[in-house]
Amino acid sequence: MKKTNPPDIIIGRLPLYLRALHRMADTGSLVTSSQELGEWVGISAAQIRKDISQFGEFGKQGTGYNIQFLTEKIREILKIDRVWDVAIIGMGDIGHGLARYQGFLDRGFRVRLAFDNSPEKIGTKIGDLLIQDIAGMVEKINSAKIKIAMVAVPANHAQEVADDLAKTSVRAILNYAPIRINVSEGVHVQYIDPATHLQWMTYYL
Amino acid sequence: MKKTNPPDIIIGRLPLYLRALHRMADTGSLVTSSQELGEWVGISAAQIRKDISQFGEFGKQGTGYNIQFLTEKIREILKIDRVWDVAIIGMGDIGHGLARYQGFLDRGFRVRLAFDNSPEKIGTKIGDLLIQDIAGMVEKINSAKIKIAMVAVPANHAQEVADDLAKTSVRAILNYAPIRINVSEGVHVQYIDPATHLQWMTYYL
DNA sequence: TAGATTGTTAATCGATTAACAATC
DNA sequence: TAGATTGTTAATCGATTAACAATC
Repeated sequence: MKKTNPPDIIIGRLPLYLRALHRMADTGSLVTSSQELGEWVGISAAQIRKDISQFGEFGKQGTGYNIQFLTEKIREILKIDRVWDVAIIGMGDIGHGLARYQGFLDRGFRVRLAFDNSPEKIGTKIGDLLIQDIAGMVEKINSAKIKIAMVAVPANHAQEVADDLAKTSVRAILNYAPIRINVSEGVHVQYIDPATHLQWMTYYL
Repeated sequence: MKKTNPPDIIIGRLPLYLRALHRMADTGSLVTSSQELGEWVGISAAQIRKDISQFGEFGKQGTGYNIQFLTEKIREILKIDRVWDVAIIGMGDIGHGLARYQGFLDRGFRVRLAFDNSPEKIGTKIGDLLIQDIAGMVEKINSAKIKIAMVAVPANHAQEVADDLAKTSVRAILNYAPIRINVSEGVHVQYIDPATHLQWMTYYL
């Protein structure tokens, strides 16, 4: 039974469940339990059940969850039962790595556009992907109707890029620049910064 | 006044405060307030004050926080008032990107060792960094007494690498493989997986 | 039927926010 | 002194856990 909007923190756990379900399917399992799934992702069984029940009754008492069925449901909830086109802005080392990363396609994403401002890079290719002049970014993202961008430019250019993206169809930004960016209401931002993660762990060393 | 152990979630915010403080210092500011810092990182002023006060009385009523002093204190707390050597395991695209990433050094980290299992890569260099055979990893990490590793191998090898790292001095792992790894008590793991982050945001599209 | 496991409610725990005395 | 802002306490809010009736 659907309730009010599920909290953000639950949405954030769904991709982890999905990851575990994929691996379970790979081992040939057909069914799992909140107990088992919890062990795979390091979360209590009670929480797994509570999270999943936010979206419907996908399990069976006594039996557990059908892996394929639950996988499909979570993919629907997260809207990754389709392929999303993605643009990369900034083709330095990180951007390059993202462009070549093989892990996107089978998880719902395809890198469709890549931009940089360096004359040496513009016009070159990474696999099939052409690096284009960032000057034409707004127009090209709009005509491709792309909703997701990964920003991998230096920190001092990140806000500028974000401001340009505000003029496009982009509504989700994965920001690799180690700086917070301001975006308008309705645009979602996630941050990935290896140094920040490392600094978190040194506390415990 | 020191209290009981500060919760993990507070530790995780300290690197964000640090990032903002650095940028403030860049603009020439000498002093900030919980209000201003909060705006920079997107957190309430009350929470900023509460977080910081866990570790000492670093501010002055009526004035706020001295940026340089607070920066130093947070760096001490996080133990990044020194340089940590880091090893990269797996020199695919992600590993390459990490090895070349310029953002580590001024945030407390230096990439010291790199390993891969591919004969074509072993013996080649990235800048000054020699890619070494993963077969000798345990020994080399131990003799360099490295405490931090970044794992960028395919998902199906991540656990194996983690098991090998368990035989070394490594106590903190930043895992880029899209899979949860089991480690023994006292080893900390953080996960970075772009696809997981993207999947989180598609829910809101 | 007996055993297992869900979905859900109530209890607990922890984190965030609001408010304000202390004080620079 | 008056104004500003901290550090801290109390109140609120939200998330996690425990427990169990429902049911496959």
